[in-house]
Amino acid sequence: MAEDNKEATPSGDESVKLFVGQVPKHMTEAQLLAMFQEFALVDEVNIIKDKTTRASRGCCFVLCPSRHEADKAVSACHNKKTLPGASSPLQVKYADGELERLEHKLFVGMLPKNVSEADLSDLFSKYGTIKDLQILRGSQQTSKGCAFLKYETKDQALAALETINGKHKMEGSNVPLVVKWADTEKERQARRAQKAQSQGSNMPNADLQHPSLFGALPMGYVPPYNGYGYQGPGSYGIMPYRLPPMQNQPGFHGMIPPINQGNALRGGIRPNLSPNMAPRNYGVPPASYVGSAYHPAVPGVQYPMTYPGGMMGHRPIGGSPSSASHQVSSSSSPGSSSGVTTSSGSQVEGPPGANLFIYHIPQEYGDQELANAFKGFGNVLSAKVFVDKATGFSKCFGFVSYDSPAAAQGAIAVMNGYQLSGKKLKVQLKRDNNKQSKPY
DNA sequence: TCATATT
Repeated sequence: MAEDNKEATPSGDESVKLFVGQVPKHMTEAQLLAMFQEFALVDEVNIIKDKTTRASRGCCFVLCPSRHEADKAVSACHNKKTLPGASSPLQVKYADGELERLEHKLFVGMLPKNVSEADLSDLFSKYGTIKDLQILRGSQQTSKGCAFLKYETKDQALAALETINGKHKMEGSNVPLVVKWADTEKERQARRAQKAQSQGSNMPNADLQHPSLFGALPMGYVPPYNGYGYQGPGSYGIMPYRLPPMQNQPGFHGMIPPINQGNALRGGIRPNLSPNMAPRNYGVPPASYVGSAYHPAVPGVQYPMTYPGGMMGHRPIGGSPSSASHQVSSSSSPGSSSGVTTSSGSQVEGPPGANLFIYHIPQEYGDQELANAFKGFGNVLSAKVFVDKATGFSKCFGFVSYDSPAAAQGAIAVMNGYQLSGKKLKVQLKRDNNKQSKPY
């Protein structure tokens, strides 16, 4: 079987990394390797572990020598096999960035507005076979001055990048083209998130957006080509084209503290400050008044309705004068011991019937705020608000775990339907799916 | 609208 049919892909950079979810935490890399090798050629398995505890996070990477082998593994396993101990079938997909990396996709910027696909093709086809080419256009078909371009191989893309980037001026232009590796999906999301952060619009209150401060933000400097190449195992080598992320750019860091400071000075977000300590409330009634006006008969709820300067992050939560003063983080209360499954890892789950699912949590709430709102009914083991990975914004639902079902019932009785801000909370027992119920 | 996670 002479298989000397060498493709036009010389270098051995065709290996593919797969991400695998729903991997039981007790499995070893060797076990996983053996398992996947039943379906495809696999070079390596790497379990993804918690940075500090080194415990498995329930997922792993699988390295395949080729796209073909990777695809075999995906089609044989994705949603098709459930490993012993897992609650749902394996999730097998290309790892973040793999597709982009395999597409040899370039971003081209600084195009003259009147350049055509054909013009670009003429220039770039000198370095290889163009598989795909598109100029980004607006609503009236007007060029946005940039394009995406896919080559057949990495070497071709690299040749074009190195030859053209910053060196080649197109006819009628006095600035050179910019050629970069296209952003991965992840990088695009990161940029979106950061944009949302810095603009801070759709936040319920805008009084923190001090115009003079914002005028100094490097907002005009958002290069669309701010990408970097993937640096995979033994593939691309050093990428000198990477720009630093926005947060690290000069001027940006310096902006944050003044803004937060301004926030803190507005006061009003800390209801337990004595009135004479809170400088000015800007229309927010004193804490005691807020409490009685808006939270009649709700124990443990003692923040104001509004966040006069509330960014989403965390606001300081001082010691509270509440009678029920359970805190979340320092959860080692010596009294309560049994029944609590402190399973390996992060979020603590309470005994059956003690875990709540909460929907319509106010957008600006984080874990702390959620815990605070629910601490009046018992010992809060954990409180988690889910957050969109891309934008960093709350998904407005989350979980609260108590150490007793009674506490959970109390919370449901009082908090379900309760209007925290805008919508009514939906508070119910968390669905209790798995739990290795072993019917003999 | 129920713990899905990218070394």
